[in-house]
Amino acid sequence: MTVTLKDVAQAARVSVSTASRALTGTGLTSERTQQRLTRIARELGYRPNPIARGLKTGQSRLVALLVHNLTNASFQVMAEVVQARLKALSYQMLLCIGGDDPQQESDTLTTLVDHRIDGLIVVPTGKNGPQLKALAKDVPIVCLVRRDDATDLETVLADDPQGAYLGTRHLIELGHKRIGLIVGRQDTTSGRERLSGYVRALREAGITRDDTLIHAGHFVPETGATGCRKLLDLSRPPSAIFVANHEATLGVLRVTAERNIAIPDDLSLLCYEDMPWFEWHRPAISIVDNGARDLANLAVDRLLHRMEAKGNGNDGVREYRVGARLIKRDSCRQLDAPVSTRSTKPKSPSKSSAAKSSASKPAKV
Amino acid sequence: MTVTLKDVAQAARVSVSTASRALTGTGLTSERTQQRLTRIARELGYRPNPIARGLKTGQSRLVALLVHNLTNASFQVMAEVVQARLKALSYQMLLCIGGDDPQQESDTLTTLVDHRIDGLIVVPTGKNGPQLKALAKDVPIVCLVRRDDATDLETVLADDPQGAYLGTRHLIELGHKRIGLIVGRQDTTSGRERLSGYVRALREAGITRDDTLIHAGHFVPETGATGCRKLLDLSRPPSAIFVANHEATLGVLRVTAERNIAIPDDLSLLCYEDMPWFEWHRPAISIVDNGARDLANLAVDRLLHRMEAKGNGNDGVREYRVGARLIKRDSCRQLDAPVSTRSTKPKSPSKSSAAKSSASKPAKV
DNA sequence: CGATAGACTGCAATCGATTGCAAGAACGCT
DNA sequence: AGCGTTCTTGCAATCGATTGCAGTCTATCG
Repeated sequence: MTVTLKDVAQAARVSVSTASRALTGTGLTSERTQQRLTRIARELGYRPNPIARGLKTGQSRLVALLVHNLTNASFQVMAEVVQARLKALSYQMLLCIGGDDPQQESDTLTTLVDHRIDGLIVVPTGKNGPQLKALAKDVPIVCLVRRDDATDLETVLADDPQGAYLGTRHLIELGHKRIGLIVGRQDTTSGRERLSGYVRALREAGITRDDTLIHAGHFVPETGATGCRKLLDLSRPPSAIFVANHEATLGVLRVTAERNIAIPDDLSLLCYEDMPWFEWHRPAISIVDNGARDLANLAVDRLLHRMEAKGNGNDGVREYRVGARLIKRDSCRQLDAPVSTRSTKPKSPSKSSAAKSSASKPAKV
Repeated sequence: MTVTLKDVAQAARVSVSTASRALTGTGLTSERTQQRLTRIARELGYRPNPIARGLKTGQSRLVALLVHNLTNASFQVMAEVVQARLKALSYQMLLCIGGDDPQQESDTLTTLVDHRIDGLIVVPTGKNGPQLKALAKDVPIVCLVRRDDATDLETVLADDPQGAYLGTRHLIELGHKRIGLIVGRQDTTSGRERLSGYVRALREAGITRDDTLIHAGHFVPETGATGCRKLLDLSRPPSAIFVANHEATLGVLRVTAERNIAIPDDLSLLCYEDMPWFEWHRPAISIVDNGARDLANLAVDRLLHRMEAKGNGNDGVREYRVGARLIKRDSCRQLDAPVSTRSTKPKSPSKSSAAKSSASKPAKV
């Protein structure tokens, strides 16, 4: 059915080995035969069989990316970046979804290595350290976003301490003194690191840490809802909330909406990691960008480096940090300034009273 | 490095062929040797090499899913479903992102077939019909969500005419007579079909179609924004907008927010396809669910069927439709009923005047 | 007790490439 | 012309499995 190297060789009246050498461009064939074979191969529509080649060379030209899910916008971006980069090098990306579940991660890892992937970028659950460590002997691995403390794998991390610091400082500079923090579980690196950045910014500003303003929880929207309620119900509620647990954002938005809390007038809101709709939201939501695109690019760089180095790509560096940056939009307001009194333009066919509107206006003047 | 079948055979003092037969369970070996080999293989940690096996059997145990992007929530769901289903059958999913770009689609298809995938589920751009047709001779293919008219490939489609009909009828039943429609490009199947469903519902209700209420455009948020503005600026603006172009939803939401239009009090809003945050949004957004989960499951069913049938899985059926369904949440209101006057509970630390709130309250009583 | 079917097992070819080794061709040099 | 290089090319082994064919061994039957 399909054209094999043998067919090409026969058509050109040379041996398979010559054909192979000519087509792979080893420089071991004469200029003339090389061109002739290239032409014939093209005419016949020959396409090398990666499976056969892989059997011999031990390579598959497959690189896997194992993430927790595709719901998280960061992972989407990363997947697209990785796919684009790899494609340019004629690798195929194997995108796998591990669901942040150790068992599933373990199964997937096994399958992947069976398939003789040439490289792996993984967001580890942290529960399969030994396995990862063992696999790393066979295939280049780079960890992404999370570190697996049980291994000494090269890891590309977001600079969470800095990101949380930047965000918190931004709020402080806007005059906020009581800043609520909703953050991830404290048994994860990112959870701990973001808390530490928050604390550092407070300390630098001479604000004493108030633990009632801190809510840590699982990576689900409910965490945001309960955390937000808890914060709002305090006798002295915060004037700003920093949602440093990405998945919790939805919960926070819902609670503020339910309670008719105007953002940023009643409450400033700063979130961690972007979502595609954040800038379409009214008010557009300010964020700390963890640099998903940069993270992915760096991870690919490091992986390729290791793949080329064939087992000794140890440059000594074990951990890379990608800087976070603040993206100011409209959800945080200067605290000491009076509540904005810009002109509302109700030229829309608004039949309802002014008492309800579906969103506050942009905070920018 | 890794354990091969040969190693297992040697350890068991049998030939490779016997080892192979015992481990693959062909029933051609004695019970005893089979068990013995299974045990030894396990002890040695033997894992068959899919590449070598694939070379001989012509199978790769790789099934590809080619979608446009991962931003679309439907595609996310589909990817997760496909991955889960395939995994249970020990296939690996190759998730590829085509970007709705014909060139990229074409390249990707070539690569995939080179890798000897065992099956393919593809959301076609519609511009690579000939290629798809040719590939279909070598590998089972099922089209998903979109049809490629240049082929006669088996296709699993959402029932867009019905979905749009259901949605429109819902709005009509709520008393709406002027219903704006923001829909996709009319050179796509889904764009045309959704428009037709909308028109049918109007006709059935005896409402004459008003083309000024219809806005068709590209699959980007901007389409929603311009469409929404256009509709709102009409001398007789609609009382409800049906956003049947998924990507346009963000634009519509932004414009309504900017203009302080309360949903559903001032304007009812119905969208097509879910997004994870729709039910967290205030008001929770009613949608027509295209059944992404069902679509993906059916596509997998059909693909597996064809893969097993080995080239003659032609059951005569060429097109499958998966029913859409309406999910009522809080963004559509009964038109003739008075604007809701439920008690607002501003127990939140609202320092701002009542004139602004970040969202309207839930519409449900 | 010999013949024969049936159950296991092993040999060797095969899938489609890559690659070490050696033979043959072409060329330059003295 | 003779000899040694350098280029090209082909032969054959190899990667790690699967599988047709044939041979061995046991058991069963006449």
